Amino acid sequence: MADNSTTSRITADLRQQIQDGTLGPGALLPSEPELSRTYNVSRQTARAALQALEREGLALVRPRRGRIVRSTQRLRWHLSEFERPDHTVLATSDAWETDIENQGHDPSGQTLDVETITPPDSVAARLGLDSRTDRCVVRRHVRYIDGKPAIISDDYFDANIVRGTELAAPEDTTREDILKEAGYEQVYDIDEIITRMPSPDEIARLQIPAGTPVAEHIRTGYTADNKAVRVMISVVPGDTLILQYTIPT
Amino acid sequence: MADNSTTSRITADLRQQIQDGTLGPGALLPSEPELSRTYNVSRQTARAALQALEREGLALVRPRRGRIVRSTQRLRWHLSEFERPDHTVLATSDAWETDIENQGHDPSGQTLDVETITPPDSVAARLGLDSRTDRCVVRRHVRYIDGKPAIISDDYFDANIVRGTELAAPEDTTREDILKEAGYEQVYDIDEIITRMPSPDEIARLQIPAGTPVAEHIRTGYTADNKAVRVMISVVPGDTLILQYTIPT
DNA sequence: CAGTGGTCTAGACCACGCT
DNA sequence: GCGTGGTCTAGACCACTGG
Repeated sequence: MADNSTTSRITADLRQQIQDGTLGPGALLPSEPELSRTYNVSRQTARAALQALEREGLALVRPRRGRIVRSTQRLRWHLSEFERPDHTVLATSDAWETDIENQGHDPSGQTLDVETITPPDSVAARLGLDSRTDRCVVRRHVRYIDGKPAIISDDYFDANIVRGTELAAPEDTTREDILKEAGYEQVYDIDEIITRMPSPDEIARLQIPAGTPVAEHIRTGYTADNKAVRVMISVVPGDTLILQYTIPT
Repeated sequence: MADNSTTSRITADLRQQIQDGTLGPGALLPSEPELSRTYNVSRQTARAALQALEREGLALVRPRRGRIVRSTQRLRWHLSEFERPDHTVLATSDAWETDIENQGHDPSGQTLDVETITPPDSVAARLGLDSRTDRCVVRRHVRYIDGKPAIISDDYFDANIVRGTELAAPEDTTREDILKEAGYEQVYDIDEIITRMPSPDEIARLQIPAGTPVAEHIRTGYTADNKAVRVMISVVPGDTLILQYTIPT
């Protein structure tokens, strides 16, 4: 367990200073040349020590300016609420905008892009489609917090079900009962949460700093006779959001 | 967005081969010297390209043997179930052992360690304790899958409530209603899921490979009058488990 | 014993932000 | 223009695994 490499000892020293508050959030870490002087090592070694902190999610690089200690503040995304015994009714699921506003931040700027495509395997499997012959409608959202892209959220439906409804049109809609009107009332969801590192594409789209994992949140909506009618796949950067569920015991 | 460094191009080539199946799970990647020859770069550059794949979670290093393509299989941890309309009753929450067994794996080997301590800030805040004057009982579990440590799970209770009960004793217990008998019946939970990189300590305890983020799952149990009586903090490696919730819409 | 990854050095050149 | 991080080279020695 004990790693006695020079790099690890430097990293441990800096980690200690971050955790005991000597270096608070936003504080500038020693530069690569400075570290290499104080520890009498090559610049590559100093650099490796600093990059280890980035990979741990403790530091952030500001190119050509230095590295700073990362903040640990996160907002909450409420994915399931119910009426508590004291009659405090909380926001219903999926209320992204009010959720962010209630926490004092700006959720405006959501983008929407609607397409009819061949379903990816992960979607075909959940919706019970054939990825060779069937088609699905995907509504791609990018949601923002304070003007910066915060989460990717893609909504998939069987093309045969939503054809001709508002869901197949490239306009935003706030109506919740479109699927119900089409004869597919959704009564429960299964949520799957996968923790992984982002792909290069996701890093670019979400402007994710190094050392930031993501949660892939897959919500599949079912009707009373257990037919899956909706799959929503979200990619949530781990450094900005906490997923929250309120559930009866 | 386009990164034209030599390292990135090599990484992209290998990533492509992994994603299109040329290099399947378990396949051996080119060694550092081999890559440096085929691309005519220094060994450090080849090494950087391979380490980038590790950080993306696509590759795994077997020291002194080479790097292999990582498998993407994960088991499920069912954190919330309810009776579906078709009367399929699924396992109740927290049934870790049956959950793993039902997926064809071995959950045996759980360890338990009980202590009375000063609560960490995160626990004190949720239980409404004072981290200077109050005490809490912590039941620390390490749970295993197929003989390997799979998750850390620490259960915290107000020491004043559980004093004298089985929960304060260092024995395993399967009884669910101990808190209820003490006058604190739990009726709902709030689950928080934080996605982050593991600490060096967690890496050691869970034997986590590089490029593996974790989910920190915090379940706080409340009574009907909204008093928090239990906090369970779990650290879940992202490469082995999917968190799953079944919830009414 | 050949090959692997683990670590480290001592240079080099570049692009860009800041004052 | 100085200092920063970004990238790359060409060596070196080590510990350990495998056939």
